[in-house]
Amino acid sequence: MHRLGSLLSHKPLLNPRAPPYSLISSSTFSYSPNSIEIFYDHLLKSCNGSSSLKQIHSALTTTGLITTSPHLGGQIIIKYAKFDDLNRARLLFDNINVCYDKPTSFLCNTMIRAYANVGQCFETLKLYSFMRKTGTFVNNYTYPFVFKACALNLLVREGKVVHGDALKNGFGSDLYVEAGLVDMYAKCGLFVDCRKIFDEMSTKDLVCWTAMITAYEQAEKPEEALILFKKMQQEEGLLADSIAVVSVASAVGQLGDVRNAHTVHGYAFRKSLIEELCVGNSILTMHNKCGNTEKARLVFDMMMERDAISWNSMLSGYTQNGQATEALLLFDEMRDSDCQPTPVTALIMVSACAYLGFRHLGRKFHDFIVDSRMEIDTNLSNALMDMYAKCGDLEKAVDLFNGIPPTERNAGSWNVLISGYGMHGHGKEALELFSRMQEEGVEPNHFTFTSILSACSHAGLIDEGRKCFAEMRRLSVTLEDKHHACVIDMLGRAGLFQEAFDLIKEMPSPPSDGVWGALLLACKIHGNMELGKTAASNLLQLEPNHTGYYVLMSNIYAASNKWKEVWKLREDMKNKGLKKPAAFSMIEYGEDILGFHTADQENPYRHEVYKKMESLAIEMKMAGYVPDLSCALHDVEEEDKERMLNYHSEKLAVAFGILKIDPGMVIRVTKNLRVCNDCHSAFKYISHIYQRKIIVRDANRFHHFQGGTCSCKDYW
DNA sequence: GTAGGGTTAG
Repeated sequence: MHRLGSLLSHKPLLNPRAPPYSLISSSTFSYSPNSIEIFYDHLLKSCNGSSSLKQIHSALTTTGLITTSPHLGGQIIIKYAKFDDLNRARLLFDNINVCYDKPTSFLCNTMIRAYANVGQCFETLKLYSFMRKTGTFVNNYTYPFVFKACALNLLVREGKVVHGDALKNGFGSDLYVEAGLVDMYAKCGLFVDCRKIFDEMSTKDLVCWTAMITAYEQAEKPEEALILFKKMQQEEGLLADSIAVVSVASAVGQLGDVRNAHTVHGYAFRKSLIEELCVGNSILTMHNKCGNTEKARLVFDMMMERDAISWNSMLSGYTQNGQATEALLLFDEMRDSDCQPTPVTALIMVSACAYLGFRHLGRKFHDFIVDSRMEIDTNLSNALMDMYAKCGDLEKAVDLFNGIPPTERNAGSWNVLISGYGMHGHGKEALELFSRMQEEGVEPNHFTFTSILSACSHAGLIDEGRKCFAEMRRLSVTLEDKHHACVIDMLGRAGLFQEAFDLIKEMPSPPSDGVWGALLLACKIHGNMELGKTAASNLLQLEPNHTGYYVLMSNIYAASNKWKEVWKLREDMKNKGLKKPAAFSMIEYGEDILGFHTADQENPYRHEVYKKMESLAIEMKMAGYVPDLSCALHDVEEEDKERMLNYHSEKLAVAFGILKIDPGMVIRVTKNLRVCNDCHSAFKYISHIYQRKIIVRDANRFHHFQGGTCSCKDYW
């Protein structure tokens, strides 16, 4: 930063090789080509490869035109830049300059543009400084390039100095210069400066409006972006082009606004803008962000051409919307396509494995990344760590963390490891890491606090959790809803209902469904029907179509034998067309994953597994297990309830593990919903009787059963 | 002969 800043102090800089005569005066040069120039100009226009460009360059050098015709010299510089050969472009630029006592504005602008377009801010500013020192006329073409380079590198101090220069030189009200300034200040996060320039502009065109709209969208203020967009249409009568559509689609996606998504899609379709790759990409991303993967897939399938962004966007859409297996299928299609996976693809696929808990597949993706020599940056490392932690291999996650050089670890790296320890029930270790993170000067963010509070809840570290929450208040950390939800979850699971409810009442903004949901879960665990009703009535107002909350409340009623209420809730669900999600458990069997759910007639192992589960129930009872009949949710005889408990999907999966998996091996099960209290207690007995290690993952929490105990403290 | 606004992962 300092080195760049010093470039703007105006030291005299003279070209020692410059001849003492002037061929052309740079600022007054006006162009009128002769026939040879026109010939070469045509040649250059049709040149589309670097080897033919080099031939033209050499011909121009032989004829001497390269130095006498700044037009052709400039065109060659532009072409070299287009072919990413900045070094050659610069060499030519310097060679031409040697012939004059002062460079031309045109050539300098062309060279600055080349640097700015690839974000080489250092060289851009150096050249800008060079122009000023050599007295080369800095014009309305120069400033937008310099602002762009500053914007890309967030060099606000340097940008402000150049802004001052532009004002002094009378370019303060040039449309292009102002648009560049709006964009630069927006990208550097200086909203006040940005908006001031925008508001004071005498004329604004579509580009300026789009720059300002994008500024809001990028700052995650999508509502304001859309307000401005409406204003642009209504007050100025400007019509959105493809770039404006991309920006607006992104804002709509952030809001998850399905109705506006429909409108934007329709507009892009009517104007045929959707045929453009970038517009197609932004529309499909928008639908994915609105949770509508079907519509997104329709756009994806209709696209005339697709790039890595199209594929990555669709893959991440599936992963983010809980359709990770669809992502796995689509990935195979991608490999058969013209578009090959990028590091972003790898990151998405690793996250898909993390979500599904597919350990072996996750490892295969890791091997794939290494074998294809993809660049593994910190974000990809973090995703890999997260995958290993979520697939039950915390040690591997720790290894990866230790492998990242300390200077390259970002807050995300620490967060992933902290949440990894937390989800495996190692609350103390998570807290230690939190201290270490701060000692090493890494600022905790809202994710960190969520992970810590969740770790305390899972490990039953109530005092530590309280302390952490108090510390957050002391430090004036912005308390988000999810932080409250974690604390309510922690207090609720510990049965501290008064404290939990007091906290809800103290909340500055109305509690979200996450907060009431945490309370409702606690009510279910402890059979607190009264508070459960309060929580449920709030929830049904906030999220009237969330199946999970109906199920939790009906569980509470069922546990107290209030069958009338249970049936009433079921009726409500039926009338709304809501279905209880089917419980589903998966077990790792060799390199395969086997699925189990109750009453599965297709499962080839069903007979032996049911039989094993019945004998396991007898063995467990002999060891002291008492079935928790409150977990059986049907209004049937006690004996039937007991039998139904035995058919819970997680019990079937574990029974399969006892039958089929070698005694020395860990039994690894993942359940889509929370493990029920009775299964949790049963697995403790099974781990003791058979001396097996059983690891069960539910809703991103792990339960390690060994020798009759579980690592977690959140089941009572 | 040169210009300003844009999409994917976390």
